[in-house]
Amino acid sequence: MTRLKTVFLGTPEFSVSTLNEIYNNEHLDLKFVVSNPSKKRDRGQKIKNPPVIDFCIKNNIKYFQAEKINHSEEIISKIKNEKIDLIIVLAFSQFISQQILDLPQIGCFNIHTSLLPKYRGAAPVQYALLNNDDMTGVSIQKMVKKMDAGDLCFSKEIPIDKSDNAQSLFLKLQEEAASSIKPFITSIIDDKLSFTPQDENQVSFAPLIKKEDARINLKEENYLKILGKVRAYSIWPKAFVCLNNKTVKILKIEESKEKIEAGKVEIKYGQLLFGSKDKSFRALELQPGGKRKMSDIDFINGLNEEIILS
RNA sequence: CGCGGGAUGGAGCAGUCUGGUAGCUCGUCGGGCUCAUAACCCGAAGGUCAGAGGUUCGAAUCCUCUUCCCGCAA
Repeated sequence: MTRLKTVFLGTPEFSVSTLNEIYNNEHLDLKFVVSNPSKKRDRGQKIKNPPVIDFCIKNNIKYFQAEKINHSEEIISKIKNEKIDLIIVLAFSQFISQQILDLPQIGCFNIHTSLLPKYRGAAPVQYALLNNDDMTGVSIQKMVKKMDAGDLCFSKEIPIDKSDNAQSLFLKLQEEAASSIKPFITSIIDDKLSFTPQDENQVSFAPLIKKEDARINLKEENYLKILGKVRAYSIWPKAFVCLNNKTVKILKIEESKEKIEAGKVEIKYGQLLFGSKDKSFRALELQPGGKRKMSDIDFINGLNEEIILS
């Protein structure tokens, strides 16, 4: 049996489980991996490898790193010369040129963590939470030049729990993305791969998130919108308000029956309560700048000045 | 050497500038009151003040070094 010569493109922790599935799949011959360059990251500005690269080093897999794969003659000729059958892309964050898309015999496939055509773009997971959706999913599409617009080959619905935030949902989707590999590859091997065009009328977009998106505007936003922000931005940038001229991240909230005026903050019954445009809510978990995350009870215990929203 | 904040009983903080009996708000434990409580009253336990060295009659506090945690930026 000949195995499909495969290349994987991906960078962050999120794509490692899927890479692992590909690496271990009996029908695939993983030729090499491409990832973004190692960059100075975090405190101390130390150069760190992308998690995918660490995986490759550990498992002795050949890899390349490129700022722009489209401009890398080395990688392109590698794909040509090795007669790559299949390219699989997950969380690679680079556009891929038509030239490359045309190279593999079977094609380039992207795993996207939404139910396409919903949420095309960079931040599908966050947008599902932002809109308080109760369903999301994993889609595999045959890549075309237009971003996330290819025909669908695989799609699986995954329920979003009320208690999910970005951390937990990313974890779920990370597993689901990885476990989609096996049925997907099997359908290729069995020559049963189907292609369903996306319904262009249902298209929506999930553009890149900016830090300022995470600011909570108590006067103008209603509870659901704020809840969406708290859940969606819980990894980065984290929903925040300004108290006593310091930013305070809000990590977990819960609706409160207390009546608080919109745009106001109050301490009542030992709880930190905020008034939004419609309902009021309690901040269950928060993190003042420079501090660890803590409960509102701890936050209030340490206060030694009046609390003012700014 | 990217910039900055921090380490003080179980938790969150004050005290450090201007060295001199370890404090606040909670929690815990015991007791009391109450139909009840996120309530109140009385009492108790619990800290080598991150670590090492130095200055001093005396260091949480001043000087030097180390470790760890966090925010920003990327």
